[in-house]
This record gives sequence, C-alpha cells and structure tokens, in this order.
Amino acid sequence: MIDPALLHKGFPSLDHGLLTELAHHAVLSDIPRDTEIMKEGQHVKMIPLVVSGLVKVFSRYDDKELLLYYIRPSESCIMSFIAGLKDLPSKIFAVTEEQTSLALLPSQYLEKWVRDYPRFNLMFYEFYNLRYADMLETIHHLVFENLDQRILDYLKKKSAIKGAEVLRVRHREIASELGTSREVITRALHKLEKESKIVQMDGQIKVL
Amino acid sequence: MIDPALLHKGFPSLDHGLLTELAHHAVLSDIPRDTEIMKEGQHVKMIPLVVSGLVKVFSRYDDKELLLYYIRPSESCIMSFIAGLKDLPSKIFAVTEEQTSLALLPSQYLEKWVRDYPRFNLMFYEFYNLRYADMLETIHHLVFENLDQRILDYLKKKSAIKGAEVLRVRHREIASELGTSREVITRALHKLEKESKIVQMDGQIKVL
DNA sequence: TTAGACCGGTAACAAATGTCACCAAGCGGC
DNA sequence: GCCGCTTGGTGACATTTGTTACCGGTCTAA
Repeated sequence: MIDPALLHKGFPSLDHGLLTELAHHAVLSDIPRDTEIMKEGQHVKMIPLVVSGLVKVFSRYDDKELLLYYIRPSESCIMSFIAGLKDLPSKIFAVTEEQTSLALLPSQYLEKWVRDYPRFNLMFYEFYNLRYADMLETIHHLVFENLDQRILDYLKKKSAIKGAEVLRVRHREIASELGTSREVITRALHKLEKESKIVQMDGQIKVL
Repeated sequence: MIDPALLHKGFPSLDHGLLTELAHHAVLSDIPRDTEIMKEGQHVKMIPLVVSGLVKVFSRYDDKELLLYYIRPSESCIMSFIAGLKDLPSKIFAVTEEQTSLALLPSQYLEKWVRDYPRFNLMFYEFYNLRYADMLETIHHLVFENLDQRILDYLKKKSAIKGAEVLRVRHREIASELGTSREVITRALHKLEKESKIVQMDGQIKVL
C-alpha cells in the first residue's frame, strides 16, 4: 500500500478509482544504482512503474550487449507487463542507471485492471508505443548510420535524458551500450573531436 | 459489414458480442500482391485485420530498406492501431507480399472497443507482443550476427512463413530486405553454397 | 612505497562489408 | 531476328569495423 498522491503525481491520467486500487496493492521499492532488476529468462511477479530515477534496458549475447532504451519516471516496463500477463520469461535485461524508486504492481491483478479500467489499458498502450518507437529508432541507427553518427546520436540522447550538457561516461560503457569494443570508441571519439562535433576533457564528453 | 463467421474463424478468442460489433463496422478489402497499403507519414483511418495473405512491414531511409516483420493471417498492424488511437503518422511502410484479404476496422470506434471489450485489449496486447519480439529479434540479428548468418536466418524464416521448402526470391530482393546491396548477397550466397548450407538452382534457393 | 586494477591512447593488422565497373545469359516485345 | 531489360557473376578496390598487442597515467589497497 502506497500513497495514492505519489502515484497521481507521476501518472496524472489515471482516474481516482484506478489510482486508489493501484496504490492499495502497490509496494514502493527504492533501489540503488547499477542494480540488475530484470534478467533474461526471469519470470515476473511484479510490474514496476518508475516513480523516480532511471532504468536502462538492454539485450545481451555472449559478452556483447546493446542498449535498447531507457525507462524514465512515469513510465513502465512492457516486458514485465507481457511477462506478467502471460507468465512468460523476459528476453531482456534491466539495470538501474541511477538511484531509482519503483511502484511495484503485483501481476495477479493485471487481468482485473485490464478488464475494469480503460485508462489502465490506454496507459500501457502508451508505454508500448514508446518502446516500439525506441526499438524502431535503434534499428534505424544500426542499419542506416555509421558508427560515428551512432555515437553522436547516443551522446545527444544521453545528454537529453540525463539533462546534462556534459557527460561523465567511460569509453568502455559507450562501447558496451553500442555493442562494440572500447578501442573502436576511442578512435571514433577522436575523429569526432577533430571534426569539432564533441569535446573531451578529463573523462568528460560534451556534444557541440 | 462483413460476415461474423469469417472473423470468428481468424480470431476465435473474440467473444460473440465483440465479434458482431466488429463485423458490423468492418469492411472487407481484397488487395493484390505488391501493393503498398501503408506508407511513412500517413495518417490512418482504418485498422486492418489480416484475414488471409501476407503483409510485409519495413523501414526505409533514402533508397535503403530493411524488413522489420511480417503480418500474418489472424494478426493486425499495431502501427495502424497506434496511429488510429492517437491520430499519429505512421513511421513504417507496409506492402502486401501476396494477394491479401483485410478486414478494415474504422478507427473512430477504437476507443469504444478498448473501453467495452477486455478481449479486444488482450488481442492487441498479443499483437504488440508479437511485434516487440520481432523487433528484438531483428535487432539481435543486426548486432550479434554476421551477414552470412543473417541471410541464413532470413531464408529459414521466409521458408517457414511461406510454407515452402524452396524459395523463389531474387538476390536483389534479399539485399533490399536486409538493407544491403545485391553484389554482397550474391557473394554471400555463393559462400553459403560452398559451405553446403543452401542450394541454388535456376533462380530458386533451398535451405539445407 | 609498491602491486594491481582501471582507464585511455595508439599502431598494425585482419576481416567484413560496401562500391564500382563490367560481362554474359535469359527473356519478352516488336 | 534484334533490342532493351533484368538477373546474376565477378574482380578489384575502398571503407568501415573488429582485433591484438602494446603503452603510460592514475588511483587505491595493502
């Protein structure tokens, strides 16, 4: 049971009845940064609504990873929703990128909410749309852009999401999130710097 | 107005009330093969349910394309659903790959159906899941596989979807759907043939 | 202080993919 | 037949990306 007002703040489209219903069954969970909250193959009992913080969702194969998208405050994880609704295993990984606060909804009530609350459905359709758009964008980058451009887009997006002009991010992390290797990133970043598209200074990167 | 029995056949999970409601407003449309039924930027007034045939969905940039997924009988296009629900423009293209029969649902009733028929929601969640899985798979192929393996997977999938062991497909078409060029495909197919993974004979390809 | 860990830098090379130029075979229309 | 078109085949080359093997700097724990 959590405070309905807290939910209302992040999810203002939900009407009163649904809000109290959700708040009644939800559990609030504070999670430190860099914590894995979902891994591949895992079955899900709780659907998380992100109240504050930031969650990174990615795919992994062998040792290689690829960033798929971020889940921001007032959003949720549709993989959990799917998995909860049909008791399927997850195909992706999720890690908190910052200290994050989640409202956890027990998946046993999902069917009821889907049945009784149209707004609940509209909300999750909205979340699906976000992810569909994200995945499509990711595919676009992969197919139609070279690595330099991908890195640039990645940095711009990261700046926007973090609300920071200057990024403190390791070459190794960029490499991992773009599914390539550290040396390649170092090389490309230097090229971008020569082309005056970014500036690097003591471990920080700024997109121009 | 179309025959509810026709809809029931392809979408047996829908209950009687919903079925008659949908059938009442739906329009049946037969479309020849290789017809573009949705293009980027287009606003959508009708949500298609595929009754028979096959629809190919892809992304395009400049002259380059990439196959995203197929929409098969008893499925629908979630991009239309999104676009219909929120009057947003499409970000993808869709083309009939075979002679195709569609049941078109006017998007003006979407909100009502979402509100009144839980099964309607469950059905579209199911469609979303299909697409999410498809896109994730596409990303996997792009990031974690080389071109040879991608081609092989592409051919296998195409065989499965068409229900044909032997494929009659142009090198140029494969190239287009994988977002690369014809020469590259020709070269790779020969390599696969040398490795005894496929056979090519007078314009046909068989996966072994 | 030293050992180990991480970070970024870099050269040289390997492999994968994209591009260009051209050719030959088949096929349908006239 | 001949023309124009599409299809596939192929070599040579450019470009992009991945890999390997180093280096030196910085930081921290012992």
